[in-house]
Amino acid sequence: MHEAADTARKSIGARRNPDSCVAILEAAEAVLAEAGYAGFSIEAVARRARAGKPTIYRWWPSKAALLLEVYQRQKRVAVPDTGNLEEDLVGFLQNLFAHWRDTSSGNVFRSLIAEAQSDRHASAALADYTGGRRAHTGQMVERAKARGEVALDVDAAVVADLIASFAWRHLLTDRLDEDEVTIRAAVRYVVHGISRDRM
Amino acid sequence: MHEAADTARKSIGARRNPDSCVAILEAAEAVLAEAGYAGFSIEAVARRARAGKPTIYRWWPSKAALLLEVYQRQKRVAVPDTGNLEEDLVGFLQNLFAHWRDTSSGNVFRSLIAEAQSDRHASAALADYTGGRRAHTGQMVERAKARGEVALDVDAAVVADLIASFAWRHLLTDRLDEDEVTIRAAVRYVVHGISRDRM
Amino acid sequence: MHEAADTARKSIGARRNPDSCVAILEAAEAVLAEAGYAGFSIEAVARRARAGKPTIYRWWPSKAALLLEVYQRQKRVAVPDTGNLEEDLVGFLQNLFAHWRDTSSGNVFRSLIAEAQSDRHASAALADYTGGRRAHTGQMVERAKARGEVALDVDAAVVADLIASFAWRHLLTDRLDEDEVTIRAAVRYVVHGISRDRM
Amino acid sequence: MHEAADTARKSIGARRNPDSCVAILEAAEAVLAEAGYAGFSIEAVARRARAGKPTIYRWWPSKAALLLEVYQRQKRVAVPDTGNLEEDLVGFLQNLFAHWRDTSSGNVFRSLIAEAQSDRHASAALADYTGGRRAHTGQMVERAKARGEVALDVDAAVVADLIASFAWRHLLTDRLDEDEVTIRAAVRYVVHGISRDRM
DNA sequence: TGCTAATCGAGACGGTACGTCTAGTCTTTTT
DNA sequence: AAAAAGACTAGACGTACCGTCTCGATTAGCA
Repeated sequence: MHEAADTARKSIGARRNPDSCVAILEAAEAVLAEAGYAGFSIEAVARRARAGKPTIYRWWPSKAALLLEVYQRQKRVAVPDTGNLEEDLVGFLQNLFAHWRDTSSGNVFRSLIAEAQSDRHASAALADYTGGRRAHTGQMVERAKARGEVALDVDAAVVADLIASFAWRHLLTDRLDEDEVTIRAAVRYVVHGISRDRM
Repeated sequence: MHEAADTARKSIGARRNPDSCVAILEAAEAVLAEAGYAGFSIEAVARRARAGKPTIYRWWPSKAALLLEVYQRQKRVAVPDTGNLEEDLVGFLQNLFAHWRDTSSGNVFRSLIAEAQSDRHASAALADYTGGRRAHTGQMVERAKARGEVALDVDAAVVADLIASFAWRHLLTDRLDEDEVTIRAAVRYVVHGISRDRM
Repeated sequence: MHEAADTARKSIGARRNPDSCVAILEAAEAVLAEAGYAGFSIEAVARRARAGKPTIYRWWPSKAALLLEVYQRQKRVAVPDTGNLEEDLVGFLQNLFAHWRDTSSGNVFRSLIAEAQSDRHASAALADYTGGRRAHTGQMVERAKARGEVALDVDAAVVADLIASFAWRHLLTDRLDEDEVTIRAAVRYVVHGISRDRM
Repeated sequence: MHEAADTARKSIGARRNPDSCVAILEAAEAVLAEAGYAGFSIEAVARRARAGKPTIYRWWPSKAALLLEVYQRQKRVAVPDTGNLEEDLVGFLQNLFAHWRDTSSGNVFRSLIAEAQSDRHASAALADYTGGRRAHTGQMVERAKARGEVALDVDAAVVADLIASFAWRHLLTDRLDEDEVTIRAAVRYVVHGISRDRM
C-alpha cells in the first residue's frame, strides 16, 4: 500500500487519472480501517488522498458507491470444496469471519449495510451485490445436492440466506470472534435439516 | 397521537416532566416515520417536540438511547404457543415482519442497527437488548424440548440466533414482504435439523 | 473570604437568608477574580455559591445589579488631602490603579462598564454611581479652589471627568501598570491648565 | 444599502468572495443598529447576511475582529486643522461625537470596547487600533508644538490619551450630546496646561 | 502546432447538525 | 414566605461535513 508521493497529482488531460482513483480508494479503505464508519466522511477521504472533493463526487455519486467499490476491490473469500457440506459451510464462515476481522473488510461491509439504511442508492447497490453472493454461496448447497447429500427439493437460496444472515448478524453485533463450536452447531442444525435421508 | 398544546410546556419543579418525555418520544417516532433515519436528528426531534435540545440530551445520552426507547415503547410482538415449534416460529416471524412492516418499528430498529455501526453506545445498547430478546425467543425452543420435539443437547440460543439473523437480514435488505412459503422453508430446515428423532 | 460550609444552607423561614446573600456576593467576586467577565454568568455564581438560580434572580434583577453590589461592597479608595492638587490627584490615581490591579475590583468595574453597554439597567446604575463619584472626586478640586490654587470659574465636575476618564480608559485597555511619570504628566497638564494665576 | 439578491451567493472558486464579505459586514452593521450589542450574535449576522456561520468564522476569528472591521469600514472622522489647538480639539471632539451619535459607529465602538473586556482577542485588536489612533490624534498636538503654541517637552501621546479618554467615557456613559461649553471647557483646561508661555 | 475540452487540486460557499453552555422561568419540597 | 434544587424552553456557541461551485493549471487529442 504505497503512500502518495510528495508531488501532487495533476490532471493527465481530458480523462480520468487512474492514480487519483486508486489513491481515493486506498484512502477510503485506510480511513475505514482507522476510524471506522464513524470517521468515514468524504472530507476525510479527500484529505487523506490529497484529492479535491469534486473529484470524488465526480466518480462516486454517493458514499455508498465509494464503499461498494472499496469492498469489491478487496480479495474475495474462498469457498471451500471438501466434499462435505457441513465442512464447506463451517470453513466458509470461518474464512469469512477471519477476513472481516483481520482486514478492513468487516468495517467496510458494516458501513455499507449501515449506509443502505438511509440511502436508497446504497440499498439498491447492496441488494444487487447480495443477490450475486447468494447464488455464489448457494453453489455449495447445489454441489451437495449433486452429491446426494441434500434433498432435491431444498431451496438452495433459502439455505444460503440462512447462512449469510447468521454471518451478517455476527458482523453487525461485533461477534466475529465466535468460537468454532457455536458456528458448527448453527451449520449442523441447518445441514441436518436439509439432508437427503431426512426429508 | 395528539398534538402539543399551544402553550409551551414548562418545568414542573425539580423533577422530570413526563409530558416532555412523552412529547419527545412521540416526536422521535414521527420524525423517523416521515423522514426515515436520514432525517433523524436531535435537532429535528427537538423542533418537532417543541423541546430544548438539552432536555433531550439530559435524559438520552445518545441518539441510540432515544431510538432504543422509542422501539421499546412500541407494542411487543406476540410469541405464539401452538404446541408445534414450526408453527410457533413461522407465526413469530410473520408477526414480527408484519409489525416491522406496518408500524414505524421497522424503521426504528433499522436505524438502531445502523447507528450501532458507528456509535459504541448504540452498539452496547443494542447488544444489551438483543441479549434479552435471544433468551425470549429461545423459550419457544425450550418449550419444544420439554415437549420432546427437540433433542435435549440442542443449544436454544444458537437456534434463536439463526431465526433472529434471518429476520434482521430481511429487515436490513427490505424484504419484509417475504412470502410464507419461503419463511416456512427456512424455519423447517432448522426445525428438522434439531428434531429429536434426528440427532 | 471563608468558604461555604459543606452542609447546604437552608431556608430560615419567611425572610431573606443573609448567609445566602453573602455567599452569593462572595461567589460572584470570586468568579470575577478567577475567570473575569468572560466567565461571569449567573449559572457560574449559583454553582459556586451552592445557591439556586432563582434565589439570585429574586434579589438581583440583573447581572448588572449583582455586579454593582459586588463593587460597592469593596473598600473605597482613599482620596488624599496633601494640600497640593497635583499630589492629591496623582496619589488618587495611583491608589485607584493599585486597588483595581491588586483586588478583583478592577475586573468587577470593567465588567460593570461592559454590561452597561448592552443592558439599560446596568447603564442607569452606572450613571447613578458615577454621578456620585464625580462629586466626590470634584471635592479635591473644590478644596484647591478654596486654597486659591485653582481659578474660581473652573468647573470642578469637568476636571473630575477628565481625571476619571483617564482612569477608565487605562482600566479598559489594560494599562493599570502605567508608570508614575506618565500619570503625573497627565495630571500636571490639567492642573496647570486650571491654576489660578493662569486664567 | 442594497439588499441581497434573491439568488444565493455561491462560491467563486478557491478564493474569498467579496460579495459575501460585504454582505456580512453590512449585516453586522444592520444587526448592531437594530438590536444593539445585546442582540449581536454571529448567528444573527449569518441569518441576516444569508451566509453560513463557518464563512464568518473563516474570515473573522472572533466577534471582535468582525466589530473592528465594521468600525473601520465606516467613514473616518475628519481631523480639523484651524491653526489653533483649542479649535482643532473642540472641532475634533464635536465631529467624533456627531459621528458616533448619528451613525451606528457609536454602537459598534461601544460594543468593541465591551467585547474587549471578556475576550483577549478583542482586547488585543482594540489595543492595536487605539495605538494607531493615538498617534493620529497626537499630530494635532505636534502641529501646535511646531507652531509654538505648545511647550516642546509636552508628551503628545499623553495629551491624545486625555482627549481620547474624555471621548470614550462620554460614549460609554451615553453623554454624546454634551454641549459645546463643557467640551470646550475640558479642552481649554488641557490646552492651557500645556501652552508654551505657561511651562 | 495550436486549440479545445475534460480533469485535477484546492478551497470557498450556503447550509444543517452536532453537543455544550447560559438565560430566565417554573414548580415542588423543606424550613 | 423564602430557600434549595433542578427541570423547562429557547437559542447562541464554535466545529465538522455536506454537496456545489469556480478557479487556474495541466495535458491529450482534434484541427
